[in-house]
Amino acid sequence: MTATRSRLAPEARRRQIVDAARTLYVERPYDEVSTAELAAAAGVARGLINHYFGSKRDVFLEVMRSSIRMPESELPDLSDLPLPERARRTVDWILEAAETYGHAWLAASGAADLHGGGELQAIVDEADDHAARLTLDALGLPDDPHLRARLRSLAPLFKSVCREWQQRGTLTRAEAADLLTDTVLLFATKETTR
Amino acid sequence: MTATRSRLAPEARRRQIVDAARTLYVERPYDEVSTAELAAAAGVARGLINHYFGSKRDVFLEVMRSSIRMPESELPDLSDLPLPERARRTVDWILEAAETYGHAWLAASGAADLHGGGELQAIVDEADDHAARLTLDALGLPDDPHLRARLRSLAPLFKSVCREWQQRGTLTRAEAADLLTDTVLLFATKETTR
DNA sequence: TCGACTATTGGCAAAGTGTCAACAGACGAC
DNA sequence: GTCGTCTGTTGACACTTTGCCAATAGTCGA
Repeated sequence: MTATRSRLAPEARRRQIVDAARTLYVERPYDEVSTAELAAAAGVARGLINHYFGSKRDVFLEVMRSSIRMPESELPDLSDLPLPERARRTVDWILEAAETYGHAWLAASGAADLHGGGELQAIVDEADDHAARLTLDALGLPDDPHLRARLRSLAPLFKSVCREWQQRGTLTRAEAADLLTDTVLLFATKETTR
Repeated sequence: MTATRSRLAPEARRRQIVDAARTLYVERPYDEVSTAELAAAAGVARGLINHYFGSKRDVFLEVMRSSIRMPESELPDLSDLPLPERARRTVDWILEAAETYGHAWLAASGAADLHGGGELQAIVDEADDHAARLTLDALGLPDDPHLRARLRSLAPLFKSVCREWQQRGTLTRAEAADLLTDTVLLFATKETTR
């Protein structure tokens, strides 16, 4: 019954394995999913998993890496709007993205450090930093390290608010947008007492 | 060289194992630490680990559970201060706690869902909810589900801001306090447009 | 059609996990 | 002081899983 062995381009095969792994990891924890299952789900031999990813954890990290990134879709040019309006639209754009791609994003978002041994933390941090850069750009603000640190710390807030809104229904979307918009403005503009 | 087998009260033994495990998990990821190592670090036989915790993951979850909770130390009575001042002092109290017990708290905080299969997520959520309740109490605000949902979503923000401040040094403590105080006030009081 | 390249497989050896019957401190009864 | 019971603790066993590697077989160009 062995379906004739198929030969794919390495990249395609990698994607195929990662995709199969993702669907398994959403409903079962890391150490309950064996490489045998991973291989079966992807329809390949077990050995191939190690061939492509090295170790089992590397598969997991790759799944995270690919799930965690915000979609790169373009935000329309906001450069001639006043800052508060730019903030509002930026937040709205993020919420929109969360609504569409949200599940994987939220599912992956919280998972960090202890597991994955700092590597996972690094992946999450990179994604948050990336999001901060995008946001600063959308707001038309300069990308200096200090401002970016501020905005970076907002990424986990976005995720937790989206979780309250989408998964628990304890906040409405409008309310989430209001709160986040004000917070973005606060973090982006507040002068600190020296 | 077998140190004569010692016999401890189950609770003491559990604590001993959890403590030993914690020190291992801070610098090595979950699946790189074997139960043999756990046992060796705690100075017990491998079988005892399963006897007390059932499975390897249960040890890990117990480590998280015990690391993640905010300290229960008392916040002085703030009931006759104006709300903004109460917020300022509450935030300050949390930052103080973060400074003291912070490392374990921050290390454990981010770790969530995919690993641990929802159980870990539930543990983190419980801790965040608990923190939200404490905060509402300190602010002297009513503990209704909606307000609590708002404050609960702030917990990850506190953690990420503390990380920027303590681990990266990108924010000063005063700045962190300022931003968080304003955000708490915002989330605690803002009326949403209906 | 042939040959080289390499994606893919299956099986092996080492390591890890959970279980269990047997062992041995601790404590009360006498 | 000695015996007997209770139960915390151990070491070994059976099973699963992981990473590795030599052999296999698609695929493409000559």
